Amino acid sequence: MNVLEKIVNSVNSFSKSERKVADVILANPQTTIHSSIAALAKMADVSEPTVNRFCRRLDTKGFPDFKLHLAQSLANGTPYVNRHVEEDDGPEAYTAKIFESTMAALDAARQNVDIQTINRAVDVLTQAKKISFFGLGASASVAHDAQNKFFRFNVPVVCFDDIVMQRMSAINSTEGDVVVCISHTGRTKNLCDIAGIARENDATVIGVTAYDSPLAKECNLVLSLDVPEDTDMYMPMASRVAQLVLIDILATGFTLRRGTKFRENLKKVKDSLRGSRFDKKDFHG
Amino acid sequence: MNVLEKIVNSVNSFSKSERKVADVILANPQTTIHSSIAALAKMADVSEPTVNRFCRRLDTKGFPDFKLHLAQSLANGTPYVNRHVEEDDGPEAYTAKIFESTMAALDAARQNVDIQTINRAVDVLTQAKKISFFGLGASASVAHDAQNKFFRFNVPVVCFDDIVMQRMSAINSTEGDVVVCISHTGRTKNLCDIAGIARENDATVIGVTAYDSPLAKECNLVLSLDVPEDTDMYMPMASRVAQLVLIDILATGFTLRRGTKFRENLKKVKDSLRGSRFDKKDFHG
DNA sequence: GCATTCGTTGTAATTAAATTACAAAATAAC
DNA sequence: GTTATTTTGTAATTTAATTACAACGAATGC
Repeated sequence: MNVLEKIVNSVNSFSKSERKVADVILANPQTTIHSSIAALAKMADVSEPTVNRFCRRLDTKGFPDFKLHLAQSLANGTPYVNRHVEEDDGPEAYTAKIFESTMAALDAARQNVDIQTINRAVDVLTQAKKISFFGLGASASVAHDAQNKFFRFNVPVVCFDDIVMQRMSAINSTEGDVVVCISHTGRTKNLCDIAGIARENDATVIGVTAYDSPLAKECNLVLSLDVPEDTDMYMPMASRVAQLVLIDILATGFTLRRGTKFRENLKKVKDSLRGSRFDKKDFHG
Repeated sequence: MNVLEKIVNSVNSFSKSERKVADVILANPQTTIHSSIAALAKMADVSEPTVNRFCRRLDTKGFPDFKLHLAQSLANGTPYVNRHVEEDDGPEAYTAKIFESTMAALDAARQNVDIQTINRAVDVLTQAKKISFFGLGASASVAHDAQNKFFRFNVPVVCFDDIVMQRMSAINSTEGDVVVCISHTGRTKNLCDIAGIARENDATVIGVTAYDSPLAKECNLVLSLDVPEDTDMYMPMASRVAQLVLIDILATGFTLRRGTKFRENLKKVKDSLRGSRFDKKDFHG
């Protein structure tokens, strides 16, 4: 818990003078970190030792240490905490909350993701004869996105969101093929089947799914994200964003592994889109 | 720019002793903020005034002020800055960079997005007879994702990533229909056409696109995100994540507008998926 | 090659800041 | 109403940071 929150929470346990100090600090935290104990004492209209005692009460070593903690609290503008959307939130509130909880989820994912496995997944992908992305429901759009990325690399890529097509594709896979199965829960029966079929046919199966799930058991490599899904809205939100970022990471690893010359290729792909677009200079406001 | 970065950047302009100080600080920044100037001087094997001069060189008022700045730099673990992926980055480096630049992009989007317009978009969507999501290329998967979300609301939703289907759908639209066109650049010709056709047929057109783009001109409402796309990799990454979060926000606004009873409906949709999944308790590691 | 100068670093003195010890006031308990 | 306890402030002390100045070293000019 950061110091600012701590002050707010323990405001009741403060004495009269300590409360004066708390008020001044909460009102101008930015000023506080640049003030001396004397200046702050004057602002709060208390004595210097009172300020010092206030700092100690908050488990800091003294005033300078307190300022350090305060500076750290203030550093993260708004901390990215998983704030839940409430029934009576206005547009401003729910917009902020969704942005923040998504960022919090990404932060959590970043800390949980296993770099080793990412590296091995990139290995496998760069050596793949063919790459298939399979997802169902919300994960289908992640699979589509992955296809859109890897397609640019000029490797055979397919993507199916249809279980019949997925199944046929999985049956036809052979050694050297890579199948990426995407599922947040890892408990979608059909997708587990597909993963199993693909493995039986010697394809390498990468799961973008929860560690320790039925799907994970069917995979050669498991990329787990461990994002706490907010079930408030009854739809996958943050988890799917994290999956997309993971795809971005795999794609980036892929291009880096391929070296500079390959990157020039990518530029060509991007440039090829130019014909389908209005030129920047053709369009004037 | 934060102090840590500043130290790294100006390492060349340091004198021999100042460099010693810089090394010690960079090696143990966490220790530094809890040390006195004397302790740090001893660690770096220099005199106290040298440390003080070092602090001044970094545009701080002195040692205590420097510690404050350092504490703030350290507060957000690593701050979310748009760090670019380099040619020789290892898995650890590029993974961290992509997570962080995505978070930085979301942070930027959060600050730029216009709440008023979001609110009006939610208005329009809740009153729609039919909702269509159109996107091409990378934006197609965003459109799919939107469909997956809004489909749960039991409103007529369609999504096409095929320009012929999009065109036919746009021509058939009527008053009360809402067409959402998704494009990061807003310069995709085909999509501009679609938006124009939809408007001619009295549909309300919402653009999830760059403000002041050709597509924006064709729309009734423009939801602009202004995410600085990192062109390093020649593919859309952060921009598309921001678009998805925006869709999440619209979907959330939609459900909130519909009230509590509607939310119970959503739960039903989610529960309906249970049959297609392995039960949590059925599966034991 | 030596002297001068400028930049760098350290020592010692000074100043400023924070903390402690103690006393007075206020509050609560008996 | 007196006593105990908590709270607060004053003054002394200690600690930390800064300044002023001197010494050293490297670079430049003669």
